[in-house]
Amino acid sequence: MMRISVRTGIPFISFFDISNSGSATTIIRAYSSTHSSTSISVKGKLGLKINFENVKCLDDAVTLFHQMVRMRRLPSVPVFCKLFKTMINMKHYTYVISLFREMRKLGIPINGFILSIVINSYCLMHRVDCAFSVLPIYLKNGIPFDVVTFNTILRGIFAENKVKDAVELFKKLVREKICEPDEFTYGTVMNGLSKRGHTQKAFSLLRLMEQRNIKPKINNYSIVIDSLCKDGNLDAAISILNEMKQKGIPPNIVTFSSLIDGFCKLGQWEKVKTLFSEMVNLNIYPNVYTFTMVIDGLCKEGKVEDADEVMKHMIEKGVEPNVFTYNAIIDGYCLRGQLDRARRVFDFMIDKNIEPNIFSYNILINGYRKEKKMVEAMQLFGEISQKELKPDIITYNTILQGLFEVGRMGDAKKFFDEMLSTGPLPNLSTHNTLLNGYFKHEFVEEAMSLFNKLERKKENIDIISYNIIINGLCKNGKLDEARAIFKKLSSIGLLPNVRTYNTMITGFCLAGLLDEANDMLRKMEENGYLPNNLTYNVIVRGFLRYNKISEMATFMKEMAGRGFSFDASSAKFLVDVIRENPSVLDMIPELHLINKK
DNA sequence: GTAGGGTTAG
Repeated sequence: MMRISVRTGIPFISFFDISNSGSATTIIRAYSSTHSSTSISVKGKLGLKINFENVKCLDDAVTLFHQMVRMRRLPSVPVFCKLFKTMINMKHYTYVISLFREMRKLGIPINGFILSIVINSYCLMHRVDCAFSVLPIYLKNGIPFDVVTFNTILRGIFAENKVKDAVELFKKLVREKICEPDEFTYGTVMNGLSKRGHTQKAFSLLRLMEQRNIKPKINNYSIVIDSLCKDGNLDAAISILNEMKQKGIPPNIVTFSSLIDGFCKLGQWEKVKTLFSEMVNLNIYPNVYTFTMVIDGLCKEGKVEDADEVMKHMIEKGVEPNVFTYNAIIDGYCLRGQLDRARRVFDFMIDKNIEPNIFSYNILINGYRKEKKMVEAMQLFGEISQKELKPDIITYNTILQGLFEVGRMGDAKKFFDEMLSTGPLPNLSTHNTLLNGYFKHEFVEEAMSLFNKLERKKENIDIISYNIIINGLCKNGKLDEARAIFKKLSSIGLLPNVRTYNTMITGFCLAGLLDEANDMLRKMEENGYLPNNLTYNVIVRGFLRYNKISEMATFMKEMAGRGFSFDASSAKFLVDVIRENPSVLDMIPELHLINKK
């Protein structure tokens, strides 16, 4: 084996046609000015074999590429494929595209494999449009389309959430006989559908495969099983498991893990145990996914000690916890408000050389937020960019919510501005957090000005935002404005929900407009929304607040007839009223029952 | 040498 030491920063830009390539060229040019040295080993065998294990970073990959293209005997296409694949693993998609263009310029031969890799790079960059533009290269070079090409493109379309487009392309492939879909094609479409809430459609595709005589494989079954489990439809999932067994398709660790996760999330621990023993009897052993699902399920139920036991057990069995496992435990402690313990696990994980990811930070930040420890939360926020991580929308929204909750209005505003200039685009949650925060602290002007801005843009606003606005206006003594907005809802095509009605009713009760509250209750029923316990309790408290005892008595009967009862807050209200005026007790015989409680 | 199923956060 010979070792060639190379320096990067080779002026490979000269290979490039700067005029036709956009950002990639610029990036490469900027990149090539950073000089660092590395070594790449090249194995001398029959011909040349290049060792990719030493390609540790983009620098190495680009250097190796330039070495390759300068070799007297040009490496074969598979070698270029392997290099590009390595780069994709490192997420350097743009560079794959750039180097591919360079290959073309140099007249290096290509084939369908490498074109698939290029298409995949575009798809992973969320540029399906560019992926399609690779297709003519097949035609020009007489390379036949491959089912892999389309499987990759389909995945890319789903990644951009274009469900309809993906399904349309899938149908087109069959209809126009462009290529014969295989079980992977079905799997890709089924997965895309199931991950976006279309479990039934994914299920139908499984049946369609059978009709078309494409034997579904374990994966195809697993996708549907997982989707059913995520919907909480464990009965259906189990029946598919049985179907698999019947057809002689043995479930594997993935199939079992999906089911175990489903039962964990429902807290059905007996079923989890049964599945575990069934698995092990089949010589299928739980892996880090399986254990993490169990650990997470336990943590979410507050059983962190049990989760800890499971973690010890998995380590004994030789299964190493990963960042997901630790995040589950950290979250478990955060949910119980034990931030010191959560923090210790976080530090322990780092000691174990497992790098925290953005989830780790978001979990911990949210833990501190709930404990109103925003100083700690902000400090963690600062740490994120020091690691090679970026705060995401959830990080920003969590911090923003926390700052509002502790009343740091100025900081919240500043933080939001920072988000606008350097962070991710605000989403619905962001806006709802802002609206909520402003109203809670009686910054009605700010809230309304944001609301007007959002309404003009017509996006990123939903019924939850309107509920916040209506509630905020009611609580800040602007009932008329709230009523106007409520009336406007239908004209902008938004349906009020039970909470909207409850919010309006609360507003009326607060202002003593009990008749209007009652009207709203009737209207709600007419529109097919069932009043809930809260609806009745709000009205009852309204009657009590304004001393309308006999009206309340009538209302109570209706309430009881529908199976609703006084909640803690109403009961306390009632007790206070009785204390002040004991004769109330005699006015309503039913009260004796409640009084005893 | 190309595509493909299961785990975490507001």
